[in-house]
Amino acid sequence: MIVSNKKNVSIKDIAQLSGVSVATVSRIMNNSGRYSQKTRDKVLKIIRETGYERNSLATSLRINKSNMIGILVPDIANEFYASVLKKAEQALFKLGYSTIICNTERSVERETAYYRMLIEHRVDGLISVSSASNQMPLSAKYAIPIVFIDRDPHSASEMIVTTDHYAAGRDLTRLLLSQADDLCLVMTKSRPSSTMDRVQAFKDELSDRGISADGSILALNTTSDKFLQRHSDLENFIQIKHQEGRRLGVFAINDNVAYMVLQVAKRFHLSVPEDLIVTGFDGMSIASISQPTITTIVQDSTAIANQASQLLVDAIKKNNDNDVQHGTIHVPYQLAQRKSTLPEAKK
Amino acid sequence: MIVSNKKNVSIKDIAQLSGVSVATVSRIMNNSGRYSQKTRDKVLKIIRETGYERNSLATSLRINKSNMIGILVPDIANEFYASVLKKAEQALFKLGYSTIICNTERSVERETAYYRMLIEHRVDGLISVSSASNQMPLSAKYAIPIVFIDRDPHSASEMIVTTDHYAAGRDLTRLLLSQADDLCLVMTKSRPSSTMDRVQAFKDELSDRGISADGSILALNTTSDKFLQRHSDLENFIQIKHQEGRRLGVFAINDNVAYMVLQVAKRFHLSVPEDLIVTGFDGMSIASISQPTITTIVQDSTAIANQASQLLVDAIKKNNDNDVQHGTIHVPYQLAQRKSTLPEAKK
DNA sequence: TTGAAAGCGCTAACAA
DNA sequence: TTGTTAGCGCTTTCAA
Repeated sequence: MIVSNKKNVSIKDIAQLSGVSVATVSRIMNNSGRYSQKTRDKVLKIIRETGYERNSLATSLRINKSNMIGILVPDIANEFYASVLKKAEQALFKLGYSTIICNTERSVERETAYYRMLIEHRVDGLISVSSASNQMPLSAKYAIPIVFIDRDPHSASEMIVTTDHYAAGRDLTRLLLSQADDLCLVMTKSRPSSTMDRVQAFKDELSDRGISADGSILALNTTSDKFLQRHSDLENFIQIKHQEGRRLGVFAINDNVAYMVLQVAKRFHLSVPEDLIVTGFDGMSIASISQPTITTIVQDSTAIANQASQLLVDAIKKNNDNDVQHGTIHVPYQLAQRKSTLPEAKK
Repeated sequence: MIVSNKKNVSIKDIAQLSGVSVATVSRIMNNSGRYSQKTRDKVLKIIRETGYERNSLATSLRINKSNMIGILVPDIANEFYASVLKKAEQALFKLGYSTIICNTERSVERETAYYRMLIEHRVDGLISVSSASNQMPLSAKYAIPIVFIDRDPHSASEMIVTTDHYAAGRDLTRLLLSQADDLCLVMTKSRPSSTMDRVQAFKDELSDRGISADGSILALNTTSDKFLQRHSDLENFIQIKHQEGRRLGVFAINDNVAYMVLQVAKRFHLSVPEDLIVTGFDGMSIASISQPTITTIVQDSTAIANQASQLLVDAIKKNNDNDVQHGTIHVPYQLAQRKSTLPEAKK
């Protein structure tokens, strides 16, 4: 089974064994021409026999290019991020890059440490998903290209790929308004830019109709894992509205929170969508599994990942900074109407 | 914002700017002593001013050690693997290693390509989760340590960390037998070793009691994503048993399949666990979200990841191959009894 | 079509 | 405590 557990064989060994110079071996490895078919065959044979594998550390050092991309992501175990990650890794692999994935857990310390590590490894570019450090620009200090996913623009030269959370939030709010007497928004304590955009959309839509959002935004003290905790604010809110005979429309900040709202409703024996309507956000599987299924915004993680990867690789390849595309790219989303809201939105 | 978008500053630049030799700078960077406090301060100041970052490509090349670990995983977007991945990455980062994650999609081609890539990048070790290539031993060709997660042993010298799928499968089958008149096992076409162990346990437990497993193993033509497809085999089976007035116990190969079985039961207006009982496997969130909740084996992904990481790093650090631990490590699991089986198992 | 040689950025003897 | 130097494995002129 063990072909050669001796020391690693290097290009020098190959050169020696096949009686040519290292330069020739290198040319053959890289298909850069300037060798005869005969030498090629001979060298390739030796390479096969010895099981030689190029040391890409040395190559990267020499050509000053690592063909590695770093991805900073808040949580690999989150379904949405995992899906973006998977697609990005696929796209980048096809484009000839390997991916180093870094789980930041929204900690600025970890993010900084990872950023350093990636720079030290001389990654050719970086994708930063929903960065924690809004103050730290992950600056172009080392002049490596960075593409952000889900981030508010801080300067005109940034490359950002994102769902239009604001527009989607508006859509959802409009839908809720058409079916409910009163609205509230339920969110968690975590405040990435995507969340803030959704909240702003909610407020603006209400305000456009002359409705005050005061007191109707509930921030839950929860992590998205703890579905079954008690949340007295939310419970009170729901009960009061029900007692007043008004149908409540709940704008949940994401699908997990929407599911949690559904659980609370069930505890009070309120039926959704008859007594209470709910929307989620993201289009995660819980929204199609839960009962009732949850009306939500389905983000296109594949498109997001592909766009970001392509943009990054383009930026890496262009040496002229003016050629690369800057600014925010909005990826289309879908409003999936399901059972947690009424079947037909009335106009 | 841009501190220095000029060419990268190297150790040579630092040496020059601070009026010492590169050796001194190197010693200071690595805290290897042999320098005065005064020089240290001076050099550190220059490093800070220039924003110098070590080129770890060069370091790795020189010391023949990359501090990088590769992880081959069948699917990042799968909840169980994602969770193992996350924990492993955390553990390895703490141990001073960066992680390159490779999504193999159970394709032997991709697995091979990634393996090569990782070798070329001179990773110090490898974690292979539920490998697709049972024939290819991912051999010790390059003498780098490999820890497998979820794999059947092929040789005594392998390091394997896994839940004891066989024992857990036995437990589940016993539980089902105590509550149902007839059993069946529902699986998909995918056949990793973990699946096969579960199936074997099911068969053995039946056989120990003199029951034949013939015809009671259904392999569904489905991916785990397509919950709502029709599966006539399964449907027939369920209907027939119900007409015969016998309570069926379904051993679903994992939680997703169990959920699917629940959907089928619902279509036939059969109630779980009264008319039909079901168990899952893995302990994924769907098993606690679905209605009814699903009795399942909860795998300890954290323990698996930690064990694997620790084992790998130990193997890397030991230069003497005899010092490292070999063989299979079974990580404890939990049988979570929930609503898809009867409240109390009768003896 | 081939080879000699310089050098990418770093570490580690060894000498001072 | 510091510096000189060789060399890790590779690519790439340049010359032959």
